[in-house]
Amino acid sequence: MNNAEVKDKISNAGLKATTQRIVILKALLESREHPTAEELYNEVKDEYPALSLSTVYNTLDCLVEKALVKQVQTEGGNMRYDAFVDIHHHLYCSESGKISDYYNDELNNILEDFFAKHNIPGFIPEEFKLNIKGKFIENGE
Amino acid sequence: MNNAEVKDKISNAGLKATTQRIVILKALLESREHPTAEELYNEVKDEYPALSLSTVYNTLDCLVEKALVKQVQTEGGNMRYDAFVDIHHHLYCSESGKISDYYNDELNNILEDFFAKHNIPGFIPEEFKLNIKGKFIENGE
DNA sequence: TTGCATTTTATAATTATTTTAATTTATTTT
DNA sequence: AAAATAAATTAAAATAATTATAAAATGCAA
Ligand SMILES: [Mn+2]
Ligand SMILES: [Mn+2]
Ligand SMILES: [Zn+2]
Ligand SMILES: [Zn+2]
Repeated sequence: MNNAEVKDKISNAGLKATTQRIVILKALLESREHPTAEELYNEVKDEYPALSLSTVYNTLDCLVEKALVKQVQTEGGNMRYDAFVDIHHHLYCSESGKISDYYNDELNNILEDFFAKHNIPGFIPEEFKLNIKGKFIENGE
Repeated sequence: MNNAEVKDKISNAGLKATTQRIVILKALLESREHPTAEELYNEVKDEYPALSLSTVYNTLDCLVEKALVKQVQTEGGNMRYDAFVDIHHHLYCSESGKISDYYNDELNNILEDFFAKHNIPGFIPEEFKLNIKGKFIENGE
């Protein structure tokens, strides 16, 4: 995705398309690593050395509010971010802590069907996220 | 669950059964609110005023390590704990932030079956946790 | 019951994040 | 276009959650 497309995404959400916002969202779109604010800051600093870490936090808050970005739940103490807001699930590696994407429409349908049939008293479900904990297989294990 | 039973749980895990550990684990077992360390500290302080917040953190770390307690992922910045370690899922209320339990064996079987059939290249899944985001229905809404 | 490793405690330190207030940048008004 | 206004960014300070430290207390095996 090029700068102009990222700029449009930001504008269409009703946000001022500042250089900082463009460059931060672009970096997040180019990562599939679910980075922290600080990791993104380090990514972007090379290209844009005047950037402040506060701006990364502020920008991510804005982008989350406008649903251009999602927060990713972690077991560690720091927030991670994901620019891929379409429905998908996550693999959590218990050894490395790595968080990877898991896309599967069949699974999404199964979950939708299940909760269409089994309603939860007193609760209206809106979104299902499956956290799959396990281990990445070492090369040659 | 009485003190003696909680004490046994701790001893059987190979931990010294100190008063603090007993009273903290007991409080967590009596809560279905997935409390933070500080919330637990406030719970327990009445009954045991000499308790230190560090001890709550230390104890929870121990209990997690011995798998008597699980950490609960949250979107906010603080860790929550759950003394119910049997397989279950969580309802996250987008309005109140409340986290409730969701038990359903049929769902567990569906998930087990699905991943028995659909293996994930390079990854060995061990545990499935479904996060169900939505809203609790107000009384008379 | 003693000895000793373990645990607890109060305090200090650290880390992640948020707030503040001045400055810069962008947008609107004249 | 220039001035006025509003919004965003910045560096620094503040806060909140958690972890580390080191002395004192406790639990438990011998
Ligand atoms: Mn990178
Ligand atoms: Mn934190
Ligand atoms: Zn993702
Ligand atoms: Zn639970």
